[in-house]
Amino acid sequence: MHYVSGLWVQLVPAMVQVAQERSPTILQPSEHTIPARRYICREGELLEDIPIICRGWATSEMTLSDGRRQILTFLLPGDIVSTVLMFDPASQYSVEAITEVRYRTFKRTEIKAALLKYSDLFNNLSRVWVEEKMQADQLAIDLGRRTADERIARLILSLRDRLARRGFARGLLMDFPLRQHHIADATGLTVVHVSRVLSEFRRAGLVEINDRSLTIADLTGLRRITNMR
Amino acid sequence: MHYVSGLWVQLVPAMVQVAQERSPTILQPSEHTIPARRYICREGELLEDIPIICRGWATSEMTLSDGRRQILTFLLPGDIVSTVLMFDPASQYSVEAITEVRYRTFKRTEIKAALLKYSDLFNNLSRVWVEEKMQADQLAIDLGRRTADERIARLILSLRDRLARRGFARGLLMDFPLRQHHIADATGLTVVHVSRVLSEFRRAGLVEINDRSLTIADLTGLRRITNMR
DNA sequence: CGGCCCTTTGACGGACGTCAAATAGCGTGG
DNA sequence: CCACGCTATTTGACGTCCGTCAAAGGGCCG
Repeated sequence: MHYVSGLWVQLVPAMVQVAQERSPTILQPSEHTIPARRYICREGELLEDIPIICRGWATSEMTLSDGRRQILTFLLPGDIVSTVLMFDPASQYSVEAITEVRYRTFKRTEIKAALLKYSDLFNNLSRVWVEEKMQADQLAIDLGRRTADERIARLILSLRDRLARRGFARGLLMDFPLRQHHIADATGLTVVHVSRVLSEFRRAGLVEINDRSLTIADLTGLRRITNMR
Repeated sequence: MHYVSGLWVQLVPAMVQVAQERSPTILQPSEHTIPARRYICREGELLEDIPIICRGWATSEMTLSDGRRQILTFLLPGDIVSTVLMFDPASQYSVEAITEVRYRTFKRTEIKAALLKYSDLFNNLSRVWVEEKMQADQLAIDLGRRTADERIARLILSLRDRLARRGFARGLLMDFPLRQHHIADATGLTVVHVSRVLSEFRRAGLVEINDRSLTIADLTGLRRITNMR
Protein backbone atom coordinates (compact mmCIF):
# COMPACT_ATOMS: atom_id res chain seq x y z
CA MET A 1 0.00 0.00 0.00
CA HIS A 2 1.54 3.25 -1.09
CA TYR A 3 0.16 6.66 -1.72
CA VAL A 4 2.28 7.68 -4.63
CA SER A 5 2.66 11.38 -4.04
CA GLY A 6 3.68 10.59 -0.49
CA LEU A 7 1.71 13.17 1.40
CA TRP A 8 -1.94 12.76 1.92
CA VAL A 9 -5.42 12.83 3.40
CA GLN A 10 -7.37 15.46 5.21
CA LEU A 11 -4.82 17.58 6.91
CA VAL A 12 -2.01 17.16 4.52
CA PRO A 13 -3.37 18.62 1.27
CA ALA A 14 -4.09 21.86 3.07
CA MET A 15 -0.57 21.97 4.47
CA VAL A 16 0.94 21.30 1.12
CA GLN A 17 -1.14 24.01 -0.44
CA VAL A 18 -0.14 26.50 2.19
CA ALA A 19 3.47 25.56 1.74
CA GLN A 20 3.37 25.85 -2.02
CA GLU A 21 1.24 28.91 -2.52
CA ARG A 22 1.86 31.08 0.44
CA SER A 23 4.96 30.17 2.40
CA PRO A 24 7.38 28.28 0.21
CA THR A 25 10.02 28.47 2.90
CA ILE A 26 8.06 26.72 5.64
CA LEU A 27 6.25 23.43 6.02
CA GLN A 28 8.90 21.59 4.08
CA PRO A 29 8.74 17.99 5.26
CA SER A 30 11.72 15.76 5.83
CA GLU A 31 11.44 12.13 4.83
CA HIS A 32 12.24 8.94 6.72
CA THR A 33 11.96 5.21 6.18
CA ILE A 34 12.15 2.58 8.91
CA PRO A 35 11.85 -1.21 8.84
CA ALA A 36 9.10 -3.24 10.52
CA ARG A 37 9.18 -3.48 14.33
CA ARG A 38 11.23 -0.33 14.69
CA TYR A 39 9.86 2.58 16.72
CA ILE A 40 9.10 6.00 15.26
CA CYS A 41 8.92 7.36 18.78
CA ARG A 42 8.57 6.24 22.40
CA GLU A 43 6.18 7.18 25.18
CA GLY A 44 7.24 10.44 26.76
CA GLU A 45 9.77 11.35 24.10
CA LEU A 46 9.82 15.01 23.11
CA LEU A 47 9.07 15.54 19.44
CA GLU A 48 9.73 18.84 17.77
CA ASP A 49 8.68 17.30 14.47
CA ILE A 50 5.29 15.82 13.77
CA PRO A 51 5.28 12.57 11.79
CA ILE A 52 2.73 11.73 9.11
CA ILE A 53 2.58 8.21 7.69
CA CYS A 54 3.07 7.97 3.93
CA ARG A 55 3.42 4.24 3.42
CA GLY A 56 2.93 1.12 5.53
CA TRP A 57 1.13 0.50 8.80
CA ALA A 58 2.10 1.41 12.36
CA THR A 59 0.60 1.16 15.84
CA SER A 60 0.10 3.84 18.42
CA GLU A 61 0.30 2.06 21.76
CA MET A 62 0.93 2.31 25.48
CA THR A 63 2.60 -0.28 27.68
CA LEU A 64 2.05 -0.80 31.41
CA SER A 65 4.95 -1.47 33.73
CA ASP A 66 4.21 -5.19 33.81
CA GLY A 67 4.19 -5.49 30.04
CA ARG A 68 0.45 -5.40 29.35
CA ARG A 69 0.00 -3.41 26.19
CA GLN A 70 -2.90 -1.58 24.59
CA ILE A 71 -2.88 -0.49 20.98
CA LEU A 72 -4.90 2.72 20.72
CA THR A 73 -5.01 2.92 16.96
CA PHE A 74 -3.51 1.55 13.80
CA LEU A 75 -1.91 4.32 11.78
CA LEU A 76 -2.46 4.01 8.03
CA PRO A 77 -0.96 5.97 5.15
CA GLY A 78 -2.17 9.54 5.39
CA ASP A 79 -2.60 9.51 9.16
CA ILE A 80 -0.96 12.06 11.36
CA VAL A 81 0.51 10.27 14.37
CA SER A 82 -1.52 12.42 16.75
CA THR A 83 -3.06 15.86 16.61
CA VAL A 84 -2.08 16.25 20.25
CA LEU A 85 1.52 16.64 19.06
CA MET A 86 0.54 20.00 17.59
CA PHE A 87 0.23 21.40 21.10
CA ASP A 88 2.24 19.10 23.33
CA PRO A 89 5.68 17.95 22.23
CA ALA A 90 5.63 15.05 24.72
CA SER A 91 4.38 12.01 22.87
CA GLN A 92 1.78 10.11 24.89
CA TYR A 93 2.38 6.86 23.04
CA SER A 94 4.94 4.72 21.41
CA VAL A 95 4.58 4.47 17.67
CA GLU A 96 5.84 1.19 16.26
CA ALA A 97 6.10 0.15 12.64
CA ILE A 98 4.14 -2.97 11.68
CA THR A 99 5.47 -3.09 8.14
CA GLU A 100 8.26 -1.02 6.69
CA VAL A 101 7.06 2.55 7.11
CA ARG A 102 7.83 5.69 5.20
CA TYR A 103 6.84 8.89 6.93
CA ARG A 104 7.46 12.62 6.73
CA THR A 105 7.82 15.09 9.56
CA PHE A 106 6.80 18.72 9.80
CA LYS A 107 8.08 21.27 12.29
CA ARG A 108 5.58 21.74 15.08
CA THR A 109 6.24 25.43 15.51
CA GLU A 110 5.70 26.05 11.82
CA ILE A 111 2.46 24.10 11.64
CA LYS A 112 1.17 25.82 14.74
CA ALA A 113 1.89 29.25 13.35
CA ALA A 114 0.35 28.37 10.01
CA LEU A 115 -2.76 27.09 11.76
CA LEU A 116 -3.70 30.46 13.11
CA LYS A 117 -2.77 32.22 9.93
CA TYR A 118 -4.66 30.07 7.43
CA SER A 119 -8.17 29.22 8.46
CA ASP A 120 -8.58 26.48 5.84
CA LEU A 121 -5.67 24.67 7.43
CA PHE A 122 -7.33 25.12 10.80
CA ASN A 123 -10.59 23.68 9.52
CA ASN A 124 -8.80 20.65 8.20
CA LEU A 125 -7.07 20.13 11.51
CA SER A 126 -10.32 20.34 13.41
CA ARG A 127 -11.88 17.70 11.18
CA VAL A 128 -8.98 15.35 11.87
CA TRP A 129 -9.27 16.13 15.55
CA VAL A 130 -12.97 15.26 15.63
CA GLU A 131 -12.32 11.96 13.90
CA GLU A 132 -9.47 11.12 16.23
CA LYS A 133 -11.64 11.73 19.27
CA MET A 134 -14.57 9.75 17.87
CA GLN A 135 -12.27 6.85 17.20
CA ALA A 136 -10.90 6.96 20.73
CA ASP A 137 -14.39 7.00 22.21
CA GLN A 138 -15.53 4.12 20.02
CA LEU A 139 -12.55 2.12 21.19
CA ALA A 140 -13.56 2.67 24.81
CA ILE A 141 -17.07 1.44 24.07
CA ASP A 142 -15.72 -1.62 22.29
CA LEU A 143 -13.41 -2.50 25.15
CA GLY A 144 -15.92 -1.70 27.87
CA ARG A 145 -19.09 -3.18 26.49
CA ARG A 146 -18.56 -5.51 23.57
CA THR A 147 -17.69 -9.21 23.35
CA ALA A 148 -14.58 -10.61 21.71
CA ASP A 149 -16.46 -11.50 18.52
CA GLU A 150 -17.89 -8.04 18.21
CA ARG A 151 -14.58 -6.32 18.87
CA ILE A 152 -12.72 -8.30 16.25
CA ALA A 153 -15.47 -7.99 13.65
CA ARG A 154 -15.64 -4.26 14.24
CA LEU A 155 -11.88 -3.90 13.99
CA ILE A 156 -11.87 -5.61 10.61
CA LEU A 157 -14.77 -3.53 9.33
CA SER A 158 -13.35 -0.26 10.57
CA LEU A 159 -9.97 -0.95 8.99
CA ARG A 160 -11.68 -1.69 5.71
CA ASP A 161 -13.66 1.53 5.91
CA ARG A 162 -10.59 3.59 6.61
CA LEU A 163 -8.66 1.95 3.78
CA ALA A 164 -11.58 2.21 1.35
CA ARG A 165 -12.01 5.92 1.99
CA ARG A 166 -8.39 6.33 0.89
CA GLY A 167 -8.73 4.07 -2.12
CA PHE A 168 -6.64 1.29 -0.61
CA ALA A 169 -9.26 -1.46 -0.59
CA ARG A 170 -10.00 -3.42 -3.75
CA GLY A 171 -13.61 -4.39 -3.16
CA LEU A 172 -13.68 -6.74 -0.20
CA LEU A 173 -9.97 -7.46 -0.43
CA MET A 174 -7.49 -5.47 1.63
CA ASP A 175 -3.91 -5.53 2.81
CA PHE A 176 -3.78 -6.98 6.28
CA PRO A 177 -0.27 -7.00 7.71
CA LEU A 178 -1.42 -7.46 11.31
CA ARG A 179 -0.17 -10.35 13.41
CA GLN A 180 -2.64 -11.85 15.82
CA HIS A 181 -0.81 -10.24 18.70
CA HIS A 182 -1.60 -6.85 17.15
CA ILE A 183 -5.28 -7.73 17.05
CA ALA A 184 -5.09 -8.98 20.63
CA ASP A 185 -3.44 -5.80 21.90
CA ALA A 186 -5.93 -3.64 20.01
CA THR A 187 -9.00 -5.48 21.29
CA GLY A 188 -7.91 -6.12 24.87
CA LEU A 189 -7.78 -9.90 24.36
CA THR A 190 -5.08 -12.58 24.35
CA VAL A 191 -3.41 -14.00 21.29
CA VAL A 192 -4.87 -17.42 22.02
CA HIS A 193 -8.40 -16.11 22.11
CA VAL A 194 -7.90 -14.06 18.95
CA SER A 195 -6.76 -17.22 17.20
CA ARG A 196 -9.92 -19.04 18.30
CA VAL A 197 -12.23 -16.25 17.17
CA LEU A 198 -10.52 -15.85 13.81
CA SER A 199 -10.65 -19.61 13.22
CA GLU A 200 -14.35 -19.48 14.04
CA PHE A 201 -14.83 -16.60 11.59
CA ARG A 202 -13.04 -18.55 8.91
CA ARG A 203 -15.01 -21.72 9.58
CA ALA A 204 -18.22 -19.66 9.41
CA GLY A 205 -17.18 -18.33 6.00
CA LEU A 206 -16.99 -14.73 7.16
CA VAL A 207 -13.40 -13.89 6.25
CA GLU A 208 -10.40 -15.34 4.48
CA ILE A 209 -6.89 -14.41 5.53
CA ASN A 210 -3.80 -15.42 3.63
CA ASP A 211 -0.53 -13.96 2.71
CA ARG A 212 -0.99 -10.72 4.65
CA SER A 213 -4.30 -9.92 2.98
CA LEU A 214 -7.84 -10.27 4.17
CA THR A 215 -11.00 -10.84 2.17
CA ILE A 216 -14.40 -10.23 3.65
CA ALA A 217 -16.30 -13.23 2.37
CA ASP A 218 -19.62 -12.41 4.02
CA LEU A 219 -20.07 -8.71 4.64
CA THR A 220 -23.63 -8.95 5.97
CA GLY A 221 -22.60 -11.77 8.27
CA LEU A 222 -19.73 -9.73 9.70
CA ARG A 223 -21.98 -6.70 10.09
CA ARG A 224 -24.56 -8.82 11.86
CA ILE A 225 -21.97 -9.82 14.45
CA THR A 226 -21.18 -6.21 15.24
CA ASN A 227 -24.84 -5.58 16.07
CA MET A 228 -25.38 -8.83 17.85
CA ARG A 229 -26.54 -9.21 21.46
CA MET B 1 -20.05 21.46 45.15
CA HIS B 2 -20.44 24.85 43.61
CA TYR B 3 -18.07 27.23 41.96
CA VAL B 4 -19.48 30.51 43.15
CA SER B 5 -18.86 32.71 40.18
CA GLY B 6 -20.40 30.08 37.98
CA LEU B 7 -17.97 29.99 35.11
CA TRP B 8 -14.69 28.34 35.40
CA VAL B 9 -11.57 26.35 34.67
CA GLN B 10 -9.14 26.38 31.81
CA LEU B 11 -11.12 27.43 28.84
CA VAL B 12 -13.65 29.59 30.51
CA PRO B 13 -11.57 32.36 32.06
CA ALA B 14 -10.14 33.14 28.66
CA MET B 15 -13.59 33.30 27.15
CA VAL B 16 -14.85 35.55 29.87
CA GLN B 17 -11.89 37.82 29.43
CA VAL B 18 -12.43 38.05 25.71
CA ALA B 19 -16.08 38.79 26.25
CA GLN B 20 -15.44 41.48 28.80
CA GLU B 21 -12.46 43.26 27.38
CA ARG B 22 -12.77 42.93 23.68
CA SER B 23 -16.21 41.90 22.50
CA PRO B 24 -18.79 42.77 25.10
CA THR B 25 -21.59 41.86 22.74
CA ILE B 26 -20.55 38.25 22.12
CA LEU B 27 -19.83 35.22 24.24
CA GLN B 28 -22.65 36.03 26.60
CA PRO B 29 -23.69 32.73 28.17
CA SER B 30 -27.26 31.70 28.90
CA GLU B 31 -27.92 29.81 32.11
CA HIS B 32 -29.83 26.59 32.74
CA THR B 33 -30.60 24.33 35.69
CA ILE B 34 -31.85 20.77 35.42
CA PRO B 35 -32.68 18.12 38.05
CA ALA B 36 -30.87 14.83 38.48
CA ARG B 37 -31.46 12.15 35.83
CA ARG B 38 -32.52 14.64 33.23
CA TYR B 39 -30.59 14.86 29.96
CA ILE B 40 -28.71 17.96 28.83
CA CYS B 41 -28.54 16.48 25.35
CA ARG B 42 -28.96 13.20 23.50
CA GLU B 43 -26.73 11.26 21.11
CA GLY B 44 -27.00 12.73 17.63
CA GLU B 45 -28.81 15.88 18.69
CA LEU B 46 -27.66 19.05 16.94
CA LEU B 47 -26.37 21.66 19.37
CA GLU B 48 -25.85 25.22 18.30
CA ASP B 49 -24.92 26.10 21.87
CA ILE B 50 -22.04 24.54 23.77
CA PRO B 51 -22.75 23.66 27.41
CA ILE B 52 -20.27 24.13 30.23
CA ILE B 53 -20.99 22.63 33.65
CA CYS B 54 -21.09 25.13 36.52
CA ARG B 55 -22.46 23.04 39.37
CA GLY B 56 -23.13 19.36 39.97
CA TRP B 57 -21.99 16.22 38.17
CA ALA B 58 -23.06 14.73 34.85
CA THR B 59 -22.11 11.79 32.64
CA SER B 60 -21.14 11.74 29.01
CA GLU B 61 -22.25 8.35 27.73
CA MET B 62 -23.20 6.20 24.76
CA THR B 63 -25.79 3.46 24.68
CA LEU B 64 -25.86 0.45 22.36
CA SER B 65 -29.08 -0.72 20.75
CA ASP B 66 -29.47 -3.53 23.27
CA GLY B 67 -29.09 -1.24 26.26
CA ARG B 68 -25.46 -1.80 27.12
CA ARG B 69 -24.08 1.55 28.16
CA GLN B 70 -20.60 3.04 28.44
CA ILE B 71 -19.87 6.20 30.36
CA LEU B 72 -16.99 7.97 28.65
CA THR B 73 -16.38 10.59 31.29
CA PHE B 74 -17.85 12.21 34.34
CA LEU B 75 -18.33 15.93 33.79
CA LEU B 76 -17.46 18.06 36.80
CA PRO B 77 -18.00 21.77 37.44
CA GLY B 78 -15.83 23.71 35.02
CA ASP B 79 -15.86 21.03 32.32
CA ILE B 80 -16.92 21.78 28.81
CA VAL B 81 -19.19 18.96 27.63
CA SER B 82 -16.92 18.25 24.68
CA THR B 83 -14.42 20.23 22.66
CA VAL B 84 -15.67 18.35 19.60
CA LEU B 85 -18.83 20.46 19.80
CA MET B 86 -16.76 23.45 18.75
CA PHE B 87 -16.47 21.97 15.28
CA ASP B 88 -19.29 19.49 14.94
CA PRO B 89 -22.77 20.45 16.10
CA ALA B 90 -23.88 16.78 16.22
CA SER B 91 -23.36 15.58 19.77
CA GLN B 92 -21.66 12.19 19.86
CA TYR B 93 -22.96 11.37 23.32
CA SER B 94 -25.84 11.75 25.64
CA VAL B 95 -25.14 13.99 28.60
CA GLU B 96 -27.12 13.06 31.69
CA ALA B 97 -27.26 14.87 35.01
CA ILE B 98 -26.21 12.79 38.03
CA THR B 99 -27.10 15.48 40.55
CA GLU B 100 -28.97 18.67 39.91
CA VAL B 101 -26.82 20.47 37.36
CA ARG B 102 -26.42 24.13 36.56
CA TYR B 103 -24.75 24.87 33.27
CA ARG B 104 -24.22 27.72 30.84
CA THR B 105 -24.17 27.60 27.07
CA PHE B 106 -22.17 29.61 24.57
CA LYS B 107 -22.93 30.06 20.89
CA ARG B 108 -20.75 27.78 18.84
CA THR B 109 -20.35 30.20 15.96
CA GLU B 110 -19.22 32.95 18.30
CA ILE B 111 -16.70 30.79 20.11
CA LYS B 112 -15.34 29.51 16.84
CA ALA B 113 -14.87 33.00 15.47
CA ALA B 114 -13.26 34.17 18.69
CA LEU B 115 -10.87 31.21 18.63
CA LEU B 116 -9.17 32.34 15.48
CA LYS B 117 -9.17 35.96 16.53
CA TYR B 118 -7.70 35.61 20.01
CA SER B 119 -4.73 33.32 20.24
CA ASP B 120 -4.84 33.09 24.04
CA LEU B 121 -8.31 31.63 23.75
CA PHE B 122 -6.98 29.21 21.18
CA ASN B 123 -4.17 28.13 23.47
CA ASN B 124 -6.61 27.47 26.25
CA LEU B 125 -8.77 25.41 23.98
CA SER B 126 -5.86 23.33 22.82
CA ARG B 127 -4.90 22.57 26.41
CA VAL B 128 -8.42 21.34 27.16
CA TRP B 129 -8.34 19.31 23.97
CA VAL B 130 -5.09 17.60 24.92
CA GLU B 131 -6.48 16.69 28.33
CA GLU B 132 -9.70 15.37 26.84
CA LYS B 133 -7.80 13.14 24.47
CA MET B 134 -5.43 11.86 27.16
CA GLN B 135 -8.38 11.00 29.33
CA ALA B 136 -10.07 9.11 26.49
CA ASP B 137 -6.91 7.13 25.80
CA GLN B 138 -6.41 6.31 29.46
CA LEU B 139 -9.97 5.01 29.59
CA ALA B 140 -9.26 2.69 26.68
CA ILE B 141 -6.21 1.31 28.45
CA ASP B 142 -8.17 0.80 31.66
CA LEU B 143 -10.95 -1.04 29.87
CA GLY B 144 -8.66 -3.05 27.65
CA ARG B 145 -5.90 -4.06 30.00
CA ARG B 146 -6.73 -3.54 33.67
CA THR B 147 -8.61 -5.66 36.20
CA ALA B 148 -11.80 -4.62 37.97
CA ASP B 149 -9.90 -3.64 41.15
CA GLU B 150 -7.50 -1.48 39.21
CA ARG B 151 -10.22 0.22 37.19
CA ILE B 152 -12.26 1.16 40.21
CA ALA B 153 -9.28 2.32 42.25
CA ARG B 154 -8.10 4.42 39.35
CA LEU B 155 -11.52 5.93 38.83
CA ILE B 156 -11.64 7.03 42.46
CA LEU B 157 -8.13 8.47 42.36
CA SER B 158 -8.67 10.28 39.10
CA LEU B 159 -11.90 11.85 40.30
CA ARG B 160 -10.12 13.04 43.40
CA ASP B 161 -7.33 14.52 41.35
CA ARG B 162 -9.72 16.38 39.10
CA LEU B 163 -11.69 17.71 42.04
CA ALA B 164 -8.60 18.67 43.99
CA ARG B 165 -7.16 20.66 41.10
CA ARG B 166 -10.34 22.72 41.20
CA GLY B 167 -10.36 23.10 44.95
CA PHE B 168 -13.32 20.79 45.46
CA ALA B 169 -11.65 18.13 47.59
CA ARG B 170 -11.14 18.67 51.30
CA GLY B 171 -8.07 16.57 51.99
CA LEU B 172 -9.04 12.98 51.38
CA LEU B 173 -12.75 13.72 51.60
CA MET B 174 -14.74 14.42 48.47
CA ASP B 175 -18.30 14.63 47.21
CA PHE B 176 -19.26 11.35 45.61
CA PRO B 177 -22.77 11.42 44.17
CA LEU B 178 -22.18 8.35 41.97
CA ARG B 179 -24.44 5.33 42.19
CA GLN B 180 -22.80 1.96 41.74
CA HIS B 181 -24.41 1.66 38.32
CA HIS B 182 -22.51 4.79 37.28
CA ILE B 183 -19.26 3.18 38.37
CA ALA B 184 -20.23 -0.01 36.55
CA ASP B 185 -21.00 1.79 33.31
CA ALA B 186 -17.79 3.81 33.54
CA THR B 187 -15.55 0.79 34.21
CA GLY B 188 -17.19 -1.71 31.87
CA LEU B 189 -18.35 -3.93 34.76
CA THR B 190 -21.70 -4.99 36.22
CA VAL B 191 -23.35 -3.40 39.23
CA VAL B 192 -23.03 -6.67 41.15
CA HIS B 193 -19.31 -6.85 40.63
CA VAL B 194 -18.82 -3.20 41.52
CA SER B 195 -20.64 -3.85 44.76
CA ARG B 196 -18.30 -6.73 45.56
CA VAL B 197 -15.16 -4.75 44.80
CA LEU B 198 -16.28 -1.73 46.80
CA SER B 199 -17.20 -3.95 49.76
CA GLU B 200 -13.75 -5.48 49.50
CA PHE B 201 -12.17 -2.01 49.43
CA ARG B 202 -14.15 -1.02 52.51
CA ARG B 203 -13.28 -4.20 54.40
CA ALA B 204 -9.61 -3.63 53.51
CA GLY B 205 -9.82 -0.13 55.00
CA LEU B 206 -9.07 1.63 51.72
CA VAL B 207 -12.13 3.85 51.39
CA GLU B 208 -15.20 4.91 53.30
CA ILE B 209 -18.39 5.87 51.50
CA ASN B 210 -21.40 7.34 53.19
CA ASP B 211 -23.98 9.92 52.50
CA ARG B 212 -22.79 10.71 48.98
CA SER B 213 -19.23 11.40 50.05
CA LEU B 214 -16.10 9.34 49.83
CA THR B 215 -13.06 9.36 52.06
CA ILE B 216 -9.81 7.80 50.97
CA ALA B 217 -8.75 6.04 54.14
CA ASP B 218 -5.54 4.54 52.77
CA LEU B 219 -4.09 6.52 49.89
CA THR B 220 -0.94 4.43 49.51
CA GLY B 221 -3.01 1.27 49.57
CA LEU B 222 -5.28 2.53 46.83
CA ARG B 223 -2.32 3.67 44.77
CA ARG B 224 -0.67 0.29 45.20
CA ILE B 225 -3.72 -1.36 43.67
CA THR B 226 -3.50 0.81 40.58
CA ASN B 227 0.05 -0.39 39.97
CA MET B 228 -0.56 -3.99 40.91
CA ARG B 229 0.00 -6.96 38.66
C1' DC C 1 19.09 -28.07 8.71
C1' DG C 2 18.06 -25.42 12.83
C1' DG C 3 16.07 -21.61 15.16
C1' DC C 4 12.62 -18.31 15.71
C1' DC C 5 8.20 -16.48 15.32
C1' DC C 6 3.51 -17.30 14.53
C1' DT C 7 -0.59 -19.96 14.82
C1' DT C 8 -3.48 -23.62 16.42
C1' DT C 9 -5.56 -26.75 19.72
C1' DG C 10 -6.71 -28.87 24.19
C1' DA C 11 -7.23 -28.98 29.12
C1' DC C 12 -7.98 -26.36 32.86
C1' DG C 13 -8.70 -22.18 35.80
C1' DG C 14 -10.33 -17.73 37.21
C1' DA C 15 -12.43 -13.27 36.88
C1' DC C 16 -16.43 -11.55 36.15
C1' DG C 17 -21.48 -12.03 34.65
C1' DT C 18 -26.22 -13.79 35.61
C1' DC C 19 -29.98 -14.89 38.36
C1' DA C 20 -32.33 -14.51 42.47
C1' DA C 21 -33.64 -13.09 46.92
C1' DA C 22 -33.17 -10.30 51.02
C1' DT C 23 -32.48 -5.86 53.09
C1' DA C 24 -32.09 -1.01 53.46
C1' DG C 25 -33.08 3.75 52.37
C1' DC C 26 -36.09 7.31 50.89
C1' DG C 27 -39.72 10.05 49.27
C1' DT C 28 -44.84 10.22 48.79
C1' DG C 29 -49.26 10.09 50.26
C1' DG C 30 -52.94 8.61 53.20
C1' DC D 1 -46.96 8.16 61.81
C1' DC D 2 -47.19 4.29 59.02
C1' DA D 3 -47.84 2.10 54.46
C1' DC D 4 -46.11 1.84 49.96
C1' DG D 5 -43.40 1.67 46.10
C1' DC D 6 -39.26 2.49 44.09
C1' DT D 7 -34.36 2.40 43.75
C1' DA D 8 -29.98 1.04 45.49
C1' DT D 9 -27.05 -2.25 47.66
C1' DT D 10 -25.59 -6.73 49.28
C1' DT D 11 -24.89 -11.66 49.17
C1' DG D 12 -24.94 -16.46 47.46
C1' DA D 13 -25.01 -19.99 43.98
C1' DC D 14 -23.87 -20.93 39.63
C1' DG D 15 -22.45 -20.20 34.70
C1' DT D 16 -19.52 -18.56 31.01
C1' DC D 17 -16.29 -16.05 28.50
C1' DC D 18 -11.92 -15.52 28.17
C1' DG D 19 -7.11 -16.24 30.22
C1' DT D 20 -3.28 -19.47 31.27
C1' DC D 21 -0.40 -23.17 30.42
C1' DA D 22 1.43 -26.40 27.45
C1' DA D 23 2.56 -28.75 23.33
C1' DA D 24 2.72 -29.34 18.50
C1' DG D 25 3.12 -27.88 13.76
C1' DG D 26 4.04 -24.52 9.99
C1' DG D 27 6.54 -20.95 7.65
C1' DC D 28 10.55 -18.20 6.96
C1' DC D 29 15.38 -17.16 6.95
C1' DG D 30 20.07 -17.64 7.85
